Amino acid sequence: MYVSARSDYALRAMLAVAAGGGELVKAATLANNQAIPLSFLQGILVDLRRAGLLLSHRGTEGGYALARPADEITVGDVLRAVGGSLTTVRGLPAERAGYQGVASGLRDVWLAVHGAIALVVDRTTLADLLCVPRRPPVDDPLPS
Amino acid sequence: MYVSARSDYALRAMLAVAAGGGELVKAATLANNQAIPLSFLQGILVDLRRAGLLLSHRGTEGGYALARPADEITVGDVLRAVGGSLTTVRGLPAERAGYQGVASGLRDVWLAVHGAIALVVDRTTLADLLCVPRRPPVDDPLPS
DNA sequence: AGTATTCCTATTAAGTTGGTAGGAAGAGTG
DNA sequence: CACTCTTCCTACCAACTTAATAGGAATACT
Repeated sequence: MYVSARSDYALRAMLAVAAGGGELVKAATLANNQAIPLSFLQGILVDLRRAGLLLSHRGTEGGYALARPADEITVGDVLRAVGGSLTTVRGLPAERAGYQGVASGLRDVWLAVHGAIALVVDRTTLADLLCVPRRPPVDDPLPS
Repeated sequence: MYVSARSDYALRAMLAVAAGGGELVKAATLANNQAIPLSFLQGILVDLRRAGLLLSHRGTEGGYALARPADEITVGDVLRAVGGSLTTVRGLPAERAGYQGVASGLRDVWLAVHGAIALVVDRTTLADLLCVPRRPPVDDPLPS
């Protein structure tokens, strides 16, 4: 259960763009606003544009803007854009794991985990996260 | 949302030991039973033993056995034994992320994801997984 | 005592991820 | 057109994970 730096940076960048309120935001602004290495961020922004989540504009007054309203982009959309499948087991999507013998039951565990994660990230939009005091609609039941 | 090879192998090995029915199972048997590289598996088995989940015995008739009954070891126990914290963001545990500005809300998302995962893996025991036709007690609501 | 088998540990190679650097292409301005 | 700014793209380096190998330490049997 590892959230990669790419996924984390992508979400922070998307939130910073969303906070710009429709104006074009430059990559350099995002980088030092959220303490993200600029060159690394640029590769992530290309992924987000190719996934249809961001619009880009080159030139002197260039920058990035959301392709859809902030309440129509979910956390899951962003994660899938930069990481492929939402959950992967040893690099493969959870549904094609290929277990044999006594480990057959594991597949269902990963599918259940996948479903539980999807339930959270597909119901939380960028707009939800910009209203800070409100928490996402799942409480955390178990510690550690 | 990445399940490492280490975590996957650890669970498969624990299930194979549990299926041995109290008898000592050799590392080599586990390795070619579940198609795991032997030398890599040995390092994992050491972690599981140090975490108090496995007992080991050396010598001609040596091998590994569960330290507790299979219905008292959860999937979460195994994941924490080999991977430290259950969910990590950029290598750090989810609860110490350190977001600033517009990204503050992200912390709650990861905590919610962490809680949702824990709900699944801490309620599923090795004994549950050995009864194959039964599925873990969470249904998967959303595809992809 | 000796031997075979096994767990255990350290070292090394290959592959992926995180991060950096430089340049090519497009957009505006004079 | 020349110049500047910014996105976009490619190749490159460092660190970690995965994988494989070799040798040492402990146990059991003859």
